[in-house]
Amino acid sequence: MQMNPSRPQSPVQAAACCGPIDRLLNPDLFKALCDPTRAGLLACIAKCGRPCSVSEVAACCSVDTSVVSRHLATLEKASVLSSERDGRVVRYAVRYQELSKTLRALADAIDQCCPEGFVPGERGCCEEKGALGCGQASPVASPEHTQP
Amino acid sequence: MQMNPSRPQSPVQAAACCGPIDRLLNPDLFKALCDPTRAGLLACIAKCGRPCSVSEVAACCSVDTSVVSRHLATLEKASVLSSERDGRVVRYAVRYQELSKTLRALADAIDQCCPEGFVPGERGCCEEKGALGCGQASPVASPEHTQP
DNA sequence: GATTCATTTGCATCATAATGCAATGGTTGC
DNA sequence: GCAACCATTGCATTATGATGCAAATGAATC
Repeated sequence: MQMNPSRPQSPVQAAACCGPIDRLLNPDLFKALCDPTRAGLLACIAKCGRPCSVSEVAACCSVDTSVVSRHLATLEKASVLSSERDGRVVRYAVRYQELSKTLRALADAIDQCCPEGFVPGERGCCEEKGALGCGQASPVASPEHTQP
Repeated sequence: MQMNPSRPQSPVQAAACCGPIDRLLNPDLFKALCDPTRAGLLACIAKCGRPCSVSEVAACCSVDTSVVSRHLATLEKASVLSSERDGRVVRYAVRYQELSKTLRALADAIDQCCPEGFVPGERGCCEEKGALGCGQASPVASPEHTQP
């Protein structure tokens, strides 16, 4: 049914192979973006278009400054923001290009998995290297599960 | 410094205006993707490239079937998966195109906010309609903050 | 050196969510 | 109808994370 030889025939086989999507579907990034307050702060700094200090950002939302500080640190840890200290002020800026690039790469990886893939692309969804799972995500086919 | 007239000068002003990024930086989507187990299940179904039943998916991860069922329902609620019942079997499939499209739209919105925007694009990062916040995200500028 | 300001950290509290087990609801096949 | 099967839901437990307040850290100014 599927001409691509690197396409797994079952979820168990799919879990056992590792493709671009496994790396790009990174829970840590999404964990940073999944909180409404944090998403709002990010949108705020993004729209502002310049590095913003913690207190500046705190001025436009209802939560405590300490909470804002923690949120921005979380976003920085996820490589969504970068920070720069200027005296006693710390300014956070959006890593526009890195972020949009990551999102597009994920979109590409998803399309590559799609059976009616738009992308006639070079790489398939699975890089069948030895049929070993990439070990990144939780679902790991147990070695014994190589079914009939 | 910035030629774009629709660019806010401060985070408070930025929070008060509403752009594409506010809608696209949707915490609900990221909430669905932020759990490692769930991300793994999604990657698994995506790589498989065909609709998968709950028990099929459960066979390739270490958590209980009921947990998998709940995770898949969560992903469906976030429009990441679609489901189809076939007798007593429910098969979940990845909404490849919708998902990648959403991610690309977000990437575009982020780029539009970038001062050195690649996209010479039509829309700016803020659609300065009456300088009212879009009310979607938490940070909401107080109504008195309608700047000069 | 002391004070002030911006940010961060410690700590306690509260809310949300992940998980497993058991039970239930439907559907198929005998 | 009854048994087997698949999926979902209820419930309890546990873990994680968001939040606010207070205290601490670090930097600039007097």
